[in-house]
Amino acid sequence: MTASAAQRGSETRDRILEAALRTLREEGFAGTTARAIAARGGFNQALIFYHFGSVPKLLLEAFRRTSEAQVARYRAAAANVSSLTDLVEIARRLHAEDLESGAVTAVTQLMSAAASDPALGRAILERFEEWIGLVREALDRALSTHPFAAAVPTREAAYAVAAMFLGVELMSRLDPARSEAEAVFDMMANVARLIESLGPALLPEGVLPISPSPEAAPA
Amino acid sequence: MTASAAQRGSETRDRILEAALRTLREEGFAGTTARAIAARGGFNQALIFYHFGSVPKLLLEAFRRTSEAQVARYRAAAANVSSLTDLVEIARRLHAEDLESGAVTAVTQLMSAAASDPALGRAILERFEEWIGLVREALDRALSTHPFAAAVPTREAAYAVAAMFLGVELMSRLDPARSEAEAVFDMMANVARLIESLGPALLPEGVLPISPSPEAAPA
DNA sequence: GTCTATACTTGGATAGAC
DNA sequence: GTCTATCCAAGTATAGAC
Repeated sequence: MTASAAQRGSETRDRILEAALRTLREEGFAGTTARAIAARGGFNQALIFYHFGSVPKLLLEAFRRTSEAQVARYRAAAANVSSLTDLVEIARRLHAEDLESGAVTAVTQLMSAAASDPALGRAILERFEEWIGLVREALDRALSTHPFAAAVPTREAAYAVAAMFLGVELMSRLDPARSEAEAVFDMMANVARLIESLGPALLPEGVLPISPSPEAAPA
Repeated sequence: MTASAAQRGSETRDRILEAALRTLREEGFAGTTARAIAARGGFNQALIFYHFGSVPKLLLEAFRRTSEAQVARYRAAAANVSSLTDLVEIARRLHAEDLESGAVTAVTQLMSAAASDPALGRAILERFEEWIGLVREALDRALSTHPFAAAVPTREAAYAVAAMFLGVELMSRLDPARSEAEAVFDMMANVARLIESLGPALLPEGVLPISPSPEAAPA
């Protein structure tokens, strides 16, 4: 009895979390009210306060859940990266999936919500850190034998790549046609092949390192 | 009399627009209500509806104004770009200014607001298009004599650069310490110098073009 | 063109029955 | 654990005096 009651409560919590995310995607942060969430999930509005205390707390919890799921997806995808070309193709696929699932919309709304909820802002930043870490590992693997690796600090490069990915997601979300992103990934695939091809051509010539990067220089 | 009355009305409009942006930065989109705006600007709440009809319409108009100002700033800065290194340094400066002025916060909130206001979404997309156009012109100038220019379509490259800039702005805004962006721009400065140095080294060797880019290939 | 006052709506949150 | 009912605060928007 206690067990089944607890189970029921847990299922309700899940329904509330899911309805909160759906509302966030469909109505935006400003429209994500307790009443709107309850209407979408088909449960009573008061349950939100019973289970989560307040709407901001519910959103924080909902973010933590999807965040974990998304990072797990990214992590599994990043494990298959062994070249820059791989990285581009996987980014292309994740971008398409994120747009399709509405994850990009949710991130947009949550970044906005963070303005009035510092805890949420910290949580989002933590997720970005995880993204950057994944990209960094992938870059380390993809560039391990490449002369560029000596000139470019992977931490900052990974930050830049993650920022670009985020930027492309946000910009393409605003475009109803969504026509640009594919061409951009095609271009990046070309750049990746270019850099990969350049590697062996550069080292024998002694072209690199051009000038020591401050970050890469040992003390 | 008519002239001075019109002038007074115009000044009030300006005050309302300014107060709306300040509220957006300080309270976020969800907190940007007619009452909050009026309180910040020290005028009556009803004036918003008299002058702009509704709060969303006010925000759209406010966006159009600052958008023009910001693009003018970007345009003036981009005119000075004649190399990739220039582009990085100017991006660094604009990024710092945008963070300082709160423009990044405003963009974040407006992207969120676009979820419930398609006209706003279109307006933001138009601004991004202007950003991309500026970057593209700068890239064309910076790479005019560089072998990469043949392999990388500037439209897509400009899109990627603008996306990265937006992503860095949004990510660094969430970080209270704001410690990362400088290192990222340092890294990009190194990459810019690397690419610039590579140019002359590549052409004589016949290393480029490695493989024709579909976009760059003539029909 | 600007003000006060107010009608009306929606939202957060709680009390108490079941 | 879930429901109905309700309080109260805050929001949009308008009417009408000045």
